[in-house]
Amino acid sequence: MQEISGRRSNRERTEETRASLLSAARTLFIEKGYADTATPEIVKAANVTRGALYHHYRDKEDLFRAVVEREATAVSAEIERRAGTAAKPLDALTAGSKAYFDAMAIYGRARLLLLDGPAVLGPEEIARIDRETGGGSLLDGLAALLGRAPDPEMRALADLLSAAFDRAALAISRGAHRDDYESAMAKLLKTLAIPEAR
Amino acid sequence: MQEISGRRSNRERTEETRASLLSAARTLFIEKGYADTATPEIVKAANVTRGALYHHYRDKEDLFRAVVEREATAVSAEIERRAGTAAKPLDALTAGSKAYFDAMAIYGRARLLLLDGPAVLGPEEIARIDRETGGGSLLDGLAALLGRAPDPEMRALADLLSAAFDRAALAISRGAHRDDYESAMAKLLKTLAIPEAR
DNA sequence: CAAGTTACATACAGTGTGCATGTAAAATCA
DNA sequence: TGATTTTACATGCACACTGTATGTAACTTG
Repeated sequence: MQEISGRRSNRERTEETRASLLSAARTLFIEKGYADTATPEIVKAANVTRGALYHHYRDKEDLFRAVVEREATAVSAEIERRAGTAAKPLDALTAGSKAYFDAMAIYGRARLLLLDGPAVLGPEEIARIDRETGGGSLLDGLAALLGRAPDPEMRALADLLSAAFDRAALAISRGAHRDDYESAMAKLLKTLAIPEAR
Repeated sequence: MQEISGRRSNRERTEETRASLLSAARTLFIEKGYADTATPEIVKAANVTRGALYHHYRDKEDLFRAVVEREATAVSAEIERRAGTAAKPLDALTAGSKAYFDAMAIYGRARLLLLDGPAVLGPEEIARIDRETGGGSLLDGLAALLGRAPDPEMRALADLLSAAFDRAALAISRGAHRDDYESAMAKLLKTLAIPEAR
């Protein structure tokens, strides 16, 4: 028997409170940035109290991390979904690229994942999140494209390409022409497939 | 207290105070990051008062911007100095790369310019600083390498390469092997010079 | 249904930022 | 050179925010 407003299990209460906090925090972090968003503002928008926030999250940064992790998960899920099926390496990379750009076109993600995220949580924390949410797919694609197993230099190359992807997504989110960046990125990937590029 | 020199002109006073603040702020911003560095801490290390700080800088962010601008100027000066003389395009790019990595190896610069800078000041402010301190040299080098005038896509490509450079510098500053990243970066540039990479 | 645990709510202490106001030294001017 | 204005600070304050301590009601468990 489900009561409309009367009884809620602890799990339901927790889930609803957290969802409300995550949603409100996400919006505000996107609109005003991490530093300029105050916890009283977040809880007001979420219709909860600060006590609830600090019950569910260690501190403001912990809440921010939860927001970032959700976004990162969504992005890599979209990539996995659309790049996993391609047969040829370059096709997989191309599909993955498009999926990444589409996913990063969601309003606010670029700021969360590429701007505030690294500064607030640190690069290795962001790297950890990337890794745990399905990162490494770019390295796999690159290894397939180059036809050899990953070595340290290939890992570095994948990291550099990842940075290029990020910059492209950030630029696009700030109003740059997506086509310019997407084709530049595609060109970068294509040249790597050329054997002479040893 | 500060009786090293009896009479000082206003210009001397200003220069010394600002230099002291910039130096102390630089150290602390590097060690603890922008957010975790308090202005009382800065002025204590600089042997001045908060009044002096707010007299010379609009706010904490303005002081941070001054620190970042100094570092950016130093980096681009080093690049200009070492890449400006090379004759062949690829040599210029190679020399510029090495100069950039050397300059960014100075402790703290990666954090200031690549981590806190973009988050605190915003990407377009960082881009503006880059531009005014001699940015565009990468685009010039790329145009020379490709043997044609810059168009929107080439600008995008230069931006992507710049992002890759930044990521490499950041990774190196966090302990990654410089050789791996430097050679990966060199490979990226070299493949672009291949005509087939049209 | 009693005891324990969870999910909050409220109050408070500590700290930091920016500004307002005061003061002494330097620059300008009659 | 003395008077006046401007500069370069110094000091104190008001407001805001963060994290924590403590209290309470709702849920869960034996």
